[in-house]
Amino acid sequence: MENDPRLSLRLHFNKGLTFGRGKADLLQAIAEEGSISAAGRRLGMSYRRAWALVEDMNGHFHAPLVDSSRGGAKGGGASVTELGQSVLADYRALEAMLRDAPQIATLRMALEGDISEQK
Amino acid sequence: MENDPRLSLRLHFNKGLTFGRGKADLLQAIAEEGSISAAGRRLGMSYRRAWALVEDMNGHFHAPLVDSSRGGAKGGGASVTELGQSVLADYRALEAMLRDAPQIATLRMALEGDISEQK
DNA sequence: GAGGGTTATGTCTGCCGGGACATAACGGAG
DNA sequence: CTCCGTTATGTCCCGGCAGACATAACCCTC
Repeated sequence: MENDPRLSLRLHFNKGLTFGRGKADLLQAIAEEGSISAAGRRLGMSYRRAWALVEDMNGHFHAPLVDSSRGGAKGGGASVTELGQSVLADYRALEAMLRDAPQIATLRMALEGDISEQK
Repeated sequence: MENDPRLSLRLHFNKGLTFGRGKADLLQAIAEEGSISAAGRRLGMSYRRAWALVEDMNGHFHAPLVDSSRGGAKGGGASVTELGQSVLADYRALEAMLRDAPQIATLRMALEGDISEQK
């Protein structure tokens, strides 16, 4: 991803759902690839895991974030629903808001060995 | 803690450090109790774990967040350094900023069974 | 000096999350 | 009808993390 690897955000919600970079990137990759397995390959994770994450997301929201249908050769595949795109956009916005927050800069400066890499 | 249990924030930094509610609450409890073990008791975690978290924090920042000295009966104990208080304040500020973000409200509404509990 | 509360550290075990592997069911292309 | 790529699901196993237990060193109060 083109995102800053030095900082990532994970949200913990009430019902055991955690939403972080992993699910966000997966959602984005599915939207761009049109397939769960292709997205998984691109992100270097097994299809098993990618599907598990999708199932988790779909189960915790009141409507699925990812629609999917079986069959290969352009037959089946997966797509991100409106809700899914909305969730993804919200997460990215929060990520950006956080990244630009002054407190993050303060914390970074207090970290060990983080001074060197702001060339 | 008096904080909203339905949402929590975890920051992932570059060098394997993760800072979330656990460490933040611990830091705050140490500041208020003046002792690692007392803080651990209050939060319902073992001293072993509390100390491990402190060690992790102190190791990842360029200066310790918690000062400690041995001995009981008001002899030793632990206190949160200026840096520690600053880090804690920064985290609380980010938490608040996040909690009040409109995207969080949007996400909450999309979650399963989250509508009922806003009495 | 005895006792209690504290920091600091070692070790063991159980659990569970994730990775690896396997398989079924399906659908379009050719 | 065959083949390929996909969704969907089951099972096994291993590593790492968390909790439980144990101990040492320390320091103040009484």
